[in-house]
Amino acid sequence: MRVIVHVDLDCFYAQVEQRRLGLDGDVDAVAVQQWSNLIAVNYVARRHGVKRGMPAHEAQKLCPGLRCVHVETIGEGGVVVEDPTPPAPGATRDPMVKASLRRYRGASREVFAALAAHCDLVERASIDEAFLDVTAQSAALLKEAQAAAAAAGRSAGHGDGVGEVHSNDGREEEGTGGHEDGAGVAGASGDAPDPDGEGVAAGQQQHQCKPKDYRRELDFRTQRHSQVVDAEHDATATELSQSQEAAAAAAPELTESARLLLAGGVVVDRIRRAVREATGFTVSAGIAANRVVAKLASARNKPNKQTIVPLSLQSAMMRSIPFREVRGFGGKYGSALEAALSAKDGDGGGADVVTRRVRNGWHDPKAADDAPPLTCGDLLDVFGGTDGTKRFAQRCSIPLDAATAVMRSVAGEGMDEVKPNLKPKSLSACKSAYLGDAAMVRRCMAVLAEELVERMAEDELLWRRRATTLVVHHRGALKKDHLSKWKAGKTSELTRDRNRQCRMPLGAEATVEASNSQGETARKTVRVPTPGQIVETAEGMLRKLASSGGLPVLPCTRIALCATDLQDLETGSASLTSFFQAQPKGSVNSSGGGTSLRSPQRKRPKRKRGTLEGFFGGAAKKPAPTTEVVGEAHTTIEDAKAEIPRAEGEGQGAGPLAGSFGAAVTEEPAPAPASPQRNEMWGGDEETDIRSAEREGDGVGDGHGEEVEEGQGQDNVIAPSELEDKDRQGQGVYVLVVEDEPPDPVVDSTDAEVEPEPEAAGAPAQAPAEATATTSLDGGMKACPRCGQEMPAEELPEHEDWHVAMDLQERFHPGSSGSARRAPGGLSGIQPRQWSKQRAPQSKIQSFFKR
DNA sequence: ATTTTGACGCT
DNA sequence: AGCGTCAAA
Repeated sequence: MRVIVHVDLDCFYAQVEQRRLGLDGDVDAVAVQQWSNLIAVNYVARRHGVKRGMPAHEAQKLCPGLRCVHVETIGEGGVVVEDPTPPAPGATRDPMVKASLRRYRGASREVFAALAAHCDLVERASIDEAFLDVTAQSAALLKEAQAAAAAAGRSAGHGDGVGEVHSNDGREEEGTGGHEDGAGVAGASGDAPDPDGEGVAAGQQQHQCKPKDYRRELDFRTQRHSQVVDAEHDATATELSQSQEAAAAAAPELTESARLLLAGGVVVDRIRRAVREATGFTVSAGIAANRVVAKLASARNKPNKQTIVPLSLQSAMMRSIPFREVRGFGGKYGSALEAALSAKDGDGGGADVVTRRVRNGWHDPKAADDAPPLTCGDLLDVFGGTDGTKRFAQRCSIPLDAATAVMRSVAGEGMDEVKPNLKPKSLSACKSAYLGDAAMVRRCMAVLAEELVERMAEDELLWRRRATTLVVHHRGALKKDHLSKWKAGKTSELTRDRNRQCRMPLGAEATVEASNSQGETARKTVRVPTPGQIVETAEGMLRKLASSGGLPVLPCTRIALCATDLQDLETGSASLTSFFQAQPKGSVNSSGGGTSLRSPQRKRPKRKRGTLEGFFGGAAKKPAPTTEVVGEAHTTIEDAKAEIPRAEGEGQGAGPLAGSFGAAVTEEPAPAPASPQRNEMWGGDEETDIRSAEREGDGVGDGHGEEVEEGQGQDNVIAPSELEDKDRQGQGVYVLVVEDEPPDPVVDSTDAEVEPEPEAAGAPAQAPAEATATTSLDGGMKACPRCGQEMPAEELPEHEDWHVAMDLQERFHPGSSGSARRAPGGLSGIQPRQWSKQRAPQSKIQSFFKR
């Protein structure tokens, strides 16, 4: 059996704001607001009835003391507002200002760093959720505790220890008094076809709830099926932990699995403390034998509590859970299943389902509103077994294997492993707003692109990987004359989400320098597209959308830019190779575009000092000559692209064809293209289309930064923006320098990796620095020059990257990660992994700062 | 006027 | 490749 943990930050965004603003989550009512609505609510506010999704002004009425904190915003020109004044209710929002969750992503990284420091098997499930596999630690702890118990000559004897364990939580008294300690007894409760899961105690089959009380009743019962540990950092908790450990070791009536889970509870309690110590955030957790149960358990007792579900109680707990609460069944699929199953006229079990629900407290099956939730137990009772599963499949018209999977899930038997991963798999920036014309779309996309580029740079610094695909999402909008032009039933077509993807423009090198308050400087090179390149490429995708599907692109209500297919920039060459192979041919040529990834050949940039815009906004005024290596690579790609058959379709060569295709697909009202040549009109309506750069046959490409002439005199052509002006300068190296940075020639020791500066382009330059780092694979521990931290030598480069990334983050967003609070040196509060000397070699993926 | 994210499965 | 669904703050 494994010990699986689901970790869940309590009202995460609210906690982040509490920490930032010095609010007390136990006293102050706090909510996080995005435009007019609340997206996170702390527990004090919840007690006043404030709920997620609620309009802020309503919440204020419920809870006059409520502190609503608006999320950060980003506007045109990359203007970040850290504490925006929330818009007045009913006010029109600026379509060029987007909400940004950057602050929470940063906090999330802190949390995951802390988790990873204490557990090798951490899987990121969302910005604030993780699955952990703590089997090994739990087993070790158990063994230790048992050895200690044996040494102490303590003969087991008493089961009281277990009782102590859950006597902690006052609400538990009822649940703990009875049989629950008898984890061993649970077989009985598990087997009983008893929806209550009351188990052994006198046949409680007929345990009846009063109408409307079922929900509470379920909660109550669920608590009885688990053990709750309060993680307040007080003596009680410590005692608790010890008694739990002792109980795990000593209680003879516990099965081995129960002991192991109890030990897991101790491990998790420690991890939660560590997270709180490192970040200040409280965490809830569920501990069970598999992910499904752990996830349900973590939600059982919040905030700041952990819930253990012993194997012996697992089945009973699952039975009591409304099946819509099981992951995957909360949406349409779940409700469809529930509806199919509950139709009482049906055969094959429907009547039984209704019967079950009546027993659950449904007094009037006609009053659908009053229906108690269908529990997993109901499903198991009616559709359990091979036979039942077949009926289930038939009744719901789903394949048998799907039905089998459902039944497994509701039985709490999901055995999926925890797959270690700390990194997001894609980066996206989106904005919902009514965008009526092409100029608006363009400006909005520029804002999105700025953010995306910043995050791509950050991602490369943190994880050494690079996005190779750009996806543009689009949601249409209704316009008045559309209502007349489109059939009523078809209007939803107009608001459909659609998307197109293409290769991410390769972009230019950007050298990032950062220094901390001690005057230490570090430098890294990343390669990200410019915002302008992204915008151009994205516009190509919108044209592609316009020319297929027969739907207008304008107006629209939502645009998203998404960077996906993040490829590792691996030194090992396997993934590096594949990265280049994934590039259009020509980029792996002698120009050195390839090797420059790792060991950039560049001269000292002539740089424009200082500004943030200098880094993220675009190129330096004057590209240094050597940067043309990059420029070459870029050009090469363009050339190569020209040779490639138009796999991407409508973009270029397929234009005319696509145009006619679009026209053919277009339903009745779509106007035929005005001219045989490519006529990708965004709006489908003449007055709103965009035709920039269409005149030449190649104007409609998929972007990739081609230097398209602007302002062709078309009425709706967008004037070049500043952004473009900068981009136009192309492939410069841009540098962020801090004020007191030493003069150019200074070479830092921390800088070794990018510093060697081999002048020869295309030199095999297999990163000398890297080599030195990796040659010492067996060289044991090394100390970081920045912080003195000891670690395996091969981890050093990665660790230094981390410093750079943190410096950068601090530079751009001072105090964003709470550094002031915990890291007086000025570095971010995110701490690198703590290395212990005896640490066993770890697989790469498990190491947090390893990509 | 629920927005902004992210993952994954189906075809 | 593109679409749809699910989920979380």
